[in-house]
Amino acid sequence: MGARETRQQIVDAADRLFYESGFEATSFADIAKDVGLSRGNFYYHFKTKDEILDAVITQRMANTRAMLEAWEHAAASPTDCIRNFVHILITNRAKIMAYGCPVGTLCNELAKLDHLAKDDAAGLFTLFRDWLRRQFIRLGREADADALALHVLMGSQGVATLATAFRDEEFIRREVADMEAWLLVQCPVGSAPNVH
Amino acid sequence: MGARETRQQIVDAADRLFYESGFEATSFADIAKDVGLSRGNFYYHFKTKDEILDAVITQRMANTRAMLEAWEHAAASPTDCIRNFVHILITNRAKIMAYGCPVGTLCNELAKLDHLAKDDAAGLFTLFRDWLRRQFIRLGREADADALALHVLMGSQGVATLATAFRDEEFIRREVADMEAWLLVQCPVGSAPNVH
DNA sequence: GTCTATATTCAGATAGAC
DNA sequence: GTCTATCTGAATATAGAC
Repeated sequence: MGARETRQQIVDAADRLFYESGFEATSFADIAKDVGLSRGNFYYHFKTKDEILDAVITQRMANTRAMLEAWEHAAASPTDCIRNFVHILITNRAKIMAYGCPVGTLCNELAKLDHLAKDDAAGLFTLFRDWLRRQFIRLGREADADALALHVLMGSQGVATLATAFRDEEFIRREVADMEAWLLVQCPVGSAPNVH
Repeated sequence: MGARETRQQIVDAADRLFYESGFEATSFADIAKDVGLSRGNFYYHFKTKDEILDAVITQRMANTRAMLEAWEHAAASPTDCIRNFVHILITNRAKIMAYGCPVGTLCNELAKLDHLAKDDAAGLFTLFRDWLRRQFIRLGREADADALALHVLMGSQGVATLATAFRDEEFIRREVADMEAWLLVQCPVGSAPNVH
């Protein structure tokens, strides 16, 4: 197998394991075993655990960017865009109830480790934040678009954390419905740009 | 020093270190060093790391219960009680921006580890949930008191996670103000039956 | 009840054969 | 590019002296 493919497999396995077990709790051996690689060979591809983390974050950044762009091109309106975002909570409910939000839990763990990459991980949030802000601007909310974006992000994080703790699917659905109702109040369909 | 006091010091140190560095990342040596104890002596008090975790959670449960009771007795109204809860975000902003919410981050970590104590940790959330629900019932919102309680908890968790990622104090203050405004809309002063 | 010394396991990391 | 063998250090954990 080529180095390119092996490297990719390592990053995919690390991405999954970091999410499901956490960064600290995942060992080189765990990743190597998952890929079917010897520990020795592992070091041909990555010298340190932090290098793998960087690769995982870089890949998540690229994937997230692509997903957000696709949403923006597919959705009929900015409101639909934001709705799509909020709906990840329902689509991914099983994983969220088991492991939490991939971004929020990584940021929290790296913050506690005071890890060099903690701000890189927070960059994933920034992608969502900027994208959401853009949607609110398109809805005519230039004045507080960033605050609204952070508010939506905040909701997603709160839901994810409590969903993990209580493993309550009904709670997720209720809060998502609540956010959708909130969204319509913020930016009523057909109304003129709604400056606050 | 008596065994009682030494044990207490161990639990206090573990509590702090689990919060600031995470459960996995904290070693016996870290705790022993913090207390000024040899690693060998450590095992006289606790046989396993999980035993320390249990002790930490038990202590947090007791402390939380005491704090909530004190709030309930000191506050003039249920609304003030809930406001007190929301205000922890501002009071503890420095620690939250550095390490997140002590409860949320512990639950998230234990969920990823699929740790036996993960439901015990979630019990800390249940304490807040039940207490908040009681306040909403006192405000005459029997029908949806639990949903309202979870909604307030959700806000606190969302704010904590984003505050850690972005280390933005203004964001915390803005969202706390938002929650206080929401609270007044939910239970207007003087309009709701105020059963003490 | 606290210490030192030590066993054991496993993590991250390297060297060198194939 | 992948392997085996190995090193180093740190972690959990135990034994036994004081």
